Amino acid sequence: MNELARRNALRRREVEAFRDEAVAAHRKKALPALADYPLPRLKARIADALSARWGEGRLEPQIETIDRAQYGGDLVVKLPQLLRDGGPRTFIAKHLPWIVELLEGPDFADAIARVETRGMYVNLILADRWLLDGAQAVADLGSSFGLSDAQAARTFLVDYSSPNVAKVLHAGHIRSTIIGHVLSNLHEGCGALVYRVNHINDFGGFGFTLEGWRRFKPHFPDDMAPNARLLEIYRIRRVMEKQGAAGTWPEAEEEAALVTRYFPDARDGAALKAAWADYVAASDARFAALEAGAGEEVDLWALMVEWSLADFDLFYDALNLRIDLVLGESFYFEAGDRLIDASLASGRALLYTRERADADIAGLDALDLQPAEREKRAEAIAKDIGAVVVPLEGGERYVVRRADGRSIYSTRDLGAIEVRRDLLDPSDLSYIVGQEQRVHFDRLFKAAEALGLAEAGHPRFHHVWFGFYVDAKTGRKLSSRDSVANVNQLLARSVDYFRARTAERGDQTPEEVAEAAKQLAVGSLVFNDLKQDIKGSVDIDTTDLEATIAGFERSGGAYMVYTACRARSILRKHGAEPDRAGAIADFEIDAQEASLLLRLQQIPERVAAAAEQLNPTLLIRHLLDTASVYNSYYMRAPVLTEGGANKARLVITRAVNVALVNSLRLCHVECPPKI
RNA sequence: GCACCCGUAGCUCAGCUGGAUAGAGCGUUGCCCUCCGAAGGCAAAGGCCACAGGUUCGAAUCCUGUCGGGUGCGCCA
Repeated sequence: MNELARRNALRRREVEAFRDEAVAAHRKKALPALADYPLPRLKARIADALSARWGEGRLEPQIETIDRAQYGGDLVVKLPQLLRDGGPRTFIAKHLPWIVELLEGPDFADAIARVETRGMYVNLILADRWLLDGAQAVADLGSSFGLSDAQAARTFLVDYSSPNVAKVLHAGHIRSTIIGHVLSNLHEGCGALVYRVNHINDFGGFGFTLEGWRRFKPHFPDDMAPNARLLEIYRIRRVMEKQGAAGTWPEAEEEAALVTRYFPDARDGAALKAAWADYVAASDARFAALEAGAGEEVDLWALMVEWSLADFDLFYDALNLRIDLVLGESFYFEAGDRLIDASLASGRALLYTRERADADIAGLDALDLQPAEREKRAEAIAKDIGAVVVPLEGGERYVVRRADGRSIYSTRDLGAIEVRRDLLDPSDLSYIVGQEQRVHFDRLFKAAEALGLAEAGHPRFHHVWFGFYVDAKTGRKLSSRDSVANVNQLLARSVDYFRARTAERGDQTPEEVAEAAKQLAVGSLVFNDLKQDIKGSVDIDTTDLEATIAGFERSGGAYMVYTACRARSILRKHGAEPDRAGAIADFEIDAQEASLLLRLQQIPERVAAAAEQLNPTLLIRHLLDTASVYNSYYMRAPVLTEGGANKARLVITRAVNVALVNSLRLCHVECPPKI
């Protein structure tokens, strides 16, 4: 057995052990049923009662939260099925009376205080008792509030972060990491079994790294650390891919200095070209040896991977997270190769011969294309001759093996799907990767189905894509060069910023200040990434770090943390356990309290919706909205007064604290005990 | 050229899968800390939802077209 295979077999057993533990832990987990939460329960009761009275099948009312001040109710009941009949006028005459009668009746006296109609709208004013008991239910659930069984039957494999070994971490990795981590939290919060997987590119292009490490050794600056050398090799490769391949001498001073340093014998473009060709040939040989599992290559490679992972861990530490399973392309490539061999044998993949290409080119005539377009497509077809392809619908081909027989990323990505399916059996496979790879994933998923890796939607594939970080001044996307160096630096400066702001208060220990600062920094970064639709781009001011961090602060993460701390501060000051809602007899819930409490009750459904739609922003926005209502309420309605505590408000405060702390935790933001 | 995403307040964006008077934040202007922590709150100003058709009782939302912006189109990942 070769060295690489040996290591992979070992790793496989570790993964199996991890899986067994995760499955066992998941079995033990008990979460509240979504249907048992007060608001979903009330909605279901209304739907049942309306359907029964209507008597002509199942009614699916849309019950939405509205605002008393604006519309005169807490909930509105809409019945599109009945409305479709003859429009609003018929609906009002024919259906409105019985609906109102039913909802005003004794069956709903516990929950609905009044029903008011405005035109075709049926508005419900909820009972004070129902609202306050609901707040008590939130408080009673404590750290379980917001969690549910909505995805209890699912197993999600979330592939996120995905840095490249021997390359720099760039801004896109921040977004992938945050989005993937929060999504994983949401799935877990909804009861799913979740595998968080960091898909490390530790293989593609590694011939260059292995060869460069030896070839350039005499020329590296003496004090250059191992990992920095790997990054340097990548820079050399990037420059040479342009200049060396073309046989030109670089014009940029920086690039010229680079080639002079590492190719001291080359003086002109022609010499560079020769040096590049030599480097490429040697690199190919190294890669072949690595693929074959040669001990010497595998050992060096493994060291390099370790250096990189140690570097990535600095970044994960700053974000306060760890990803369960770190699995590289190296772990999947054998499976990928076997899969392609098997697919060739079964005819699902095929060697793209000249004959097939000619036939496809001839087929273009039937498409009635512009000459230029036809030419372009014919060229693309000719280019694939000799490669192994999976034919996709619409005449598309997906190249899964190079003409020289070597694997490419598609080979390894397909292998990864097979290995993950066999090892972890996910119902859903989510890839959290930037928008630039949409075409790749679209084809990958189609190819996976064509090769029989997914049947009848098991597993389901999701490419969760997101926009770039964009330079706030130029509007252009950040290249890896702009952003890179300072991913860690940005986080460190951000913590400093919040530490200074927090220390101003001056009534906490240094440990408390440090902890609060870190949470505020992480929270701000999370909200900056997630408060707007992730498909859009995020502005970053690269020239002014201070302005960037101040922008993070405004994004709402800090606002949320402070809001939760305000509620907590009241509870701390009050000291004793609040009276239970059931024991409070004399109280009134005003319009703003109703609005606030209803928002809390929506949280479990929001969490479920965000998880199901793979869209954390749904939850984030709701939380910002809830916090805004609470802050307004907090200013207006004192809880602790000279005459003593307002008991109902104390229950509400407790519910707000529980709801916000739990929700923020799902978003990877911890509320410090004190700020 | 082909494919995908997007045009809503000065700026950045919501608008929950077709329903009420289109909402926030930032910025601007003016208020509010002897009072549960002001990283907060209150208020004002600001809109032909890019444009033109269509579907519908009803359209910012769905369909078609036009104009304008963005991204992707490697035997790299």
